[in-house]
Amino acid sequence: MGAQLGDKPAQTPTPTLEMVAALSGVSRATVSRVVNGSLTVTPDIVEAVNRAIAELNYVPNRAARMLASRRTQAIALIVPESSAKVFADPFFAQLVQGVALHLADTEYTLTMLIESETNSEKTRRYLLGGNVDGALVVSHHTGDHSYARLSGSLPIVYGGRPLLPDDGETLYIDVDNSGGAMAATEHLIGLGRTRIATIAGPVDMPPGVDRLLGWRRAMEERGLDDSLVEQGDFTLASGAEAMRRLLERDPRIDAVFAANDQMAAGAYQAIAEAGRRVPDDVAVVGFDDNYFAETATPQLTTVHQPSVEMGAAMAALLVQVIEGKPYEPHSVLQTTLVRRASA
Amino acid sequence: MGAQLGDKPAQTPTPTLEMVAALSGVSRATVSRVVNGSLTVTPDIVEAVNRAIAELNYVPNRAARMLASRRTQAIALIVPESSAKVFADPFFAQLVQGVALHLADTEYTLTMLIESETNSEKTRRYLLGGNVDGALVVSHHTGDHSYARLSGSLPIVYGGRPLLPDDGETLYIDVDNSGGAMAATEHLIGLGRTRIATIAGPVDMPPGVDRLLGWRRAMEERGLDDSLVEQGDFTLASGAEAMRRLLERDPRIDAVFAANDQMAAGAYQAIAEAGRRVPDDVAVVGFDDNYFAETATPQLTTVHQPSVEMGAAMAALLVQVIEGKPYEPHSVLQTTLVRRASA
DNA sequence: ATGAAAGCGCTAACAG
DNA sequence: CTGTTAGCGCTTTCAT
Repeated sequence: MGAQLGDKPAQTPTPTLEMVAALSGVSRATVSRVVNGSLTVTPDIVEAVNRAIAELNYVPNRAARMLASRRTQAIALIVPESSAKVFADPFFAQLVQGVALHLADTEYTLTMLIESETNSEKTRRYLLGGNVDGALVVSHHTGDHSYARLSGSLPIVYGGRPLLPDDGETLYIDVDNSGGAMAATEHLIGLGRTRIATIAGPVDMPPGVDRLLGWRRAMEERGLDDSLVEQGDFTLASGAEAMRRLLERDPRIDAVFAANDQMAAGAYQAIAEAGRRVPDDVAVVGFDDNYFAETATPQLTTVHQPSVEMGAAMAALLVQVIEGKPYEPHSVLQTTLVRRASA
Repeated sequence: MGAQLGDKPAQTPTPTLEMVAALSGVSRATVSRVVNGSLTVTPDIVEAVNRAIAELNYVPNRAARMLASRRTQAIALIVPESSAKVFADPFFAQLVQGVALHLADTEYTLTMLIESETNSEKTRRYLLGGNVDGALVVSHHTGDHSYARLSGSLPIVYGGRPLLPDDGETLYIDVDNSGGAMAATEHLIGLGRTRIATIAGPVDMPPGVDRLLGWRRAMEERGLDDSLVEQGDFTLASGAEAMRRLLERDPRIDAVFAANDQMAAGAYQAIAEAGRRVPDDVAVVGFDDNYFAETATPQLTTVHQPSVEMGAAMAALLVQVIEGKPYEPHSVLQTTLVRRASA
């Protein structure tokens, strides 16, 4: 087992731009132009240079490029540690996937930064140190846009709207939380349910607020009682407890809209404990459309949240801003109701 | 809604090392020494320099540093696109989390690269272009270590053992798949079950092979029949089908070990279809310990795989290698049986 | 359209 | 222990 540090094999000297210039018989400046796709280079020369590049297997040195051009071609993805723990949250995984996939087709590179209390200064320095051209902040449920202070010096795109009404220039991509919640509730109403409760998320998180709003709006529109609200914190356990309280308040509840799938899963438990069945006695609709929804028994009807698309949209917006192209400071992605067996 | 590209506010000139030198009355070299924690600097000077740094809010420029020192302080995390799609796989998310968390405490930065067919050359160039000091490859189930060609020029640590017996110098962190499978099977045996089947994974994936091996070993040790094997491909659907075949071959099966939780979930379905119950009629044990296990009904007894730790171990090993410290080329992380309701 | 020259901000011998 | 001196590899005016 016990090998020690490998003897680095003699490294072929990394080809430099200078070597390419020599081989193709032009100046370094010209090679640089070719590499950067300048249009003012004679086709013949372009070809000659490209041949030399291929022959030498030349790869431009990113650091040198960054240093000389003062552009980094890199984007930071900041994940608050609290969220990192919830990294298990499929939402993140998918969002990151969307970001990464989008960026894979560009010249940008993705640097992941986990920010914790102990290294927040490090993160800040990193961002300010000219290491990236912009940053993406995924805060998921918490609408904390405290990086705002940096946004003067660096473009930042957030996932999810800010908690506080913003100045209109904060960049973010959000999903239509209230619209999704309304659709979910209307679906329940359409099923003929009338005593519809909701397990809401925390009021200090935009999705919590917006989803509750959507439910309420739908209920009001039909003139239904919108008082059956209990709060959870987006965890399964909190969903179960909220559902128990709900059932205690009104045992005749015939439907419930949970602000996320985990809480809906918790609701399942509470409903079962109460000796009632989903969906016959209580119809359930969740929000997110993640594993919980697909693997629950019965499978959960829920509001699909386009997380991959959200990641892609965030990345796209940031690149847009970085490159000085016109952009919309924020947009809202549509959600769709996915019908399964629970409602 | 329609704002246009923000007018960049007048940027305070980024402080340079030179400015710090001027302010503190020493040479740039000395400032550099202080910044890099050289021990050969007079305390008084160190303090003076640090004061100047604080005052100017100086942050070293990473690009310049990389260029001059030829070290990048960056690590690439390569995710094959096929896996990226399965990014939804909690295993990945957790592994990435482990990597990121470990790196957060070091001076290294994490760059995520999604490799697809269309950009594999780009990835290769990136790695070879001196952009990172090393790379982490997560291939999960497929033991594909095809980046081996690069490992001459760049240290690479894999997650999971290679499919083919390696030269002994491939760097990887694996989990004890066979040991976990054995433990799972022994648990089933301990429950008094005797007709124990297994839903194996593909034979071209190390975890598939190793988990089957573990099951077989446990069965042989007790002199039990080890012929009840059906293969799946780690998906839920394949698990359901395998279980149906198994039940058809021998309806009296009283336990099954599935090579992962998703397939175990599939087995649940097939068992229910056959009018049998878990765990009364058929005890089930899975492998992975992810959402599927926790949210299944009844909750799944399974083998816990330390994915976060695996990510951290991979990162730690790579850093070790990069920094020229002694290291073990590969290690195997322990798995633990998590008892729940299915067995 | 191309080349020459001057750095980008930092580190790393090498002196002293 | 500290300062001097060269670059690291590339981009970018400015001439030509």
